[in-house]
Amino acid sequence: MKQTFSQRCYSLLKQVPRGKITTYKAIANALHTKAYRAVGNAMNKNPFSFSDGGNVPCHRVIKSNGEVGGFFSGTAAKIKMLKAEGIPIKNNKVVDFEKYLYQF
DNA sequence: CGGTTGACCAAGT
DNA sequence: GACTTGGCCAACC
Repeated sequence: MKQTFSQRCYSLLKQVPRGKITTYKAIANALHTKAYRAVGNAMNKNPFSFSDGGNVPCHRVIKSNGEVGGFFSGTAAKIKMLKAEGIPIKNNKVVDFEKYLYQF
């Protein structure tokens, strides 16, 4: 079945285990494209969520500069969840996010 | 099919 | 270090 670019993003996201994170850029790179924005755009209109049966951890996606980025329920909620997964965050930025990055 | 949008990125000011 | 500009690409109207 052919999927849209967005669907592919979700599939990759599902591969990210708990306690790990990824960046918009990393996803785009994994898809061999430079559509960083399209990835974020896909999440923004995401038909799924981590609460859905798809278990898409949208909250584990952050920006390339280590900043948390946005979230449909607010950045604060996103940070809260990441912390709950064991990822330290400081001033809206992930501490040593590189070592929490999931390599596809 | 052209124009707008966006949970972005990198470089310049 | 904070703000602006240009660029990039898919989805939506």
